[in-house]
Amino acid sequence: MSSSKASANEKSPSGRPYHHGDLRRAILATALDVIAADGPSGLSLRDLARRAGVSHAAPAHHFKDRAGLLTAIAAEGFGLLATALREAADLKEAGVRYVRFAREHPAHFQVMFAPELLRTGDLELATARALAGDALREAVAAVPPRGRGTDARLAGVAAWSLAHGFATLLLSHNLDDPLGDQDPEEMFRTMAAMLFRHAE
Amino acid sequence: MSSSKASANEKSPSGRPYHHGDLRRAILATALDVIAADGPSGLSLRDLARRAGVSHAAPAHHFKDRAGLLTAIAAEGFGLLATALREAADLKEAGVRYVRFAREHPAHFQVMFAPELLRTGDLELATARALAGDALREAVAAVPPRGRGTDARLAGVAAWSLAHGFATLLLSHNLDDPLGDQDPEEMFRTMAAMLFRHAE
DNA sequence: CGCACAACTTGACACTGACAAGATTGCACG
DNA sequence: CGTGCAATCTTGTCAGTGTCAAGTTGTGCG
Repeated sequence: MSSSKASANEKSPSGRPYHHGDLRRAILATALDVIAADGPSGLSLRDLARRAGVSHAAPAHHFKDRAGLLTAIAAEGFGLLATALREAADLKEAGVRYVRFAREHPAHFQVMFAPELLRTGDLELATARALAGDALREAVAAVPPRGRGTDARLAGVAAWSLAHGFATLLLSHNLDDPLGDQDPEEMFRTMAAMLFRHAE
Repeated sequence: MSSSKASANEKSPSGRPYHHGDLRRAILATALDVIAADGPSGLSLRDLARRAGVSHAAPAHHFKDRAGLLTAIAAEGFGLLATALREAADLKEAGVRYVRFAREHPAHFQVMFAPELLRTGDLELATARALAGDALREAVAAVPPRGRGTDARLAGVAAWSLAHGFATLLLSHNLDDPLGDQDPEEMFRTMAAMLFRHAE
């Protein structure tokens, strides 16, 4: 019965490598679902293994640790965020994309900013994070410096704080009431227009 | 020595700590230290029991669950935040106090906004949260409505997002570089002044 | 063809949260 | 002045978890 299991595993009946195909991707995908639903604390390597139909220690082979898995997710997230930010025309649009990223990839977003769950020294993570940081700074630098005395660093932190706070409160369901049925991105756009009026 | 400690415990004449003196408070205090150091995921009821010198199941008697303990912390946090916000003169000052609260009570702050770790239905939590919400809305309402078309709800969400994002990024060590040795509260004040210039 | 290596399994250990059932202790109340 | 009583804490246990070590199994590559 165990031999039939391999073929019973849907999708590609023939070409699929025997062991599992690509466990790494399967585990990552399931992990994202679980985190989006129950947060990082609801994640269990053994549960992921169970859902993938492999033995309990299989995940550890791809990601060493629980921290390793989360680090991989965070790195992937920073990569996705970097490309999303790069496509933005101006700073306000970058903010909108930041918020959109958080909504479309809530699991990535949560993990990216939970350093105590990550291997902060990880190289892949560090480079991905640096990439996203560059994209952010680039977006900030694009806005022409208004009145002297304003410093790009300050404006950058302000813009980041606004977008990050909005996204975080959104994900933790703290804006459900004030939003009503309004579109979050639209609301953020209005907010940004209000606050950065003279900065654009 | 231990007998005097029991009497030193204020408040209600009836329900009160007996054996340990004040286990509930001791556990809460230690829990805050642990969370501030390692995040909520680093928290273990058994470890808390060990540090308090009691048996492994003792904490469960005061806080039913792990979620119960965290819920108590969150409720306490919302209470502290509410009083901190009430003391603020204007909206900008409320923001500064929000940031200060996050820095002075990092454990509370983290737990307050991690709903998946909490018993969200808890009554004590709900009332404390409502209290803090009122304080926030009050601070927002205090700023005179400028140009027509601006809506207090929007300004409130904007102010909250800015303060919350700044505080969150601060605690997750994402502003270490841009800050340098600058005082976070001072930087926030500058940011708020810049963004809310015409709103004050 | 065969062999080394990556992918996975099996087994074990220490740790955790949760529950149940008992022991201790000081307070209320007769 | 007891004596019941309930709050507090202990002991014991169970299922679940992360992690390590050692085996097994296919697969691709020389």
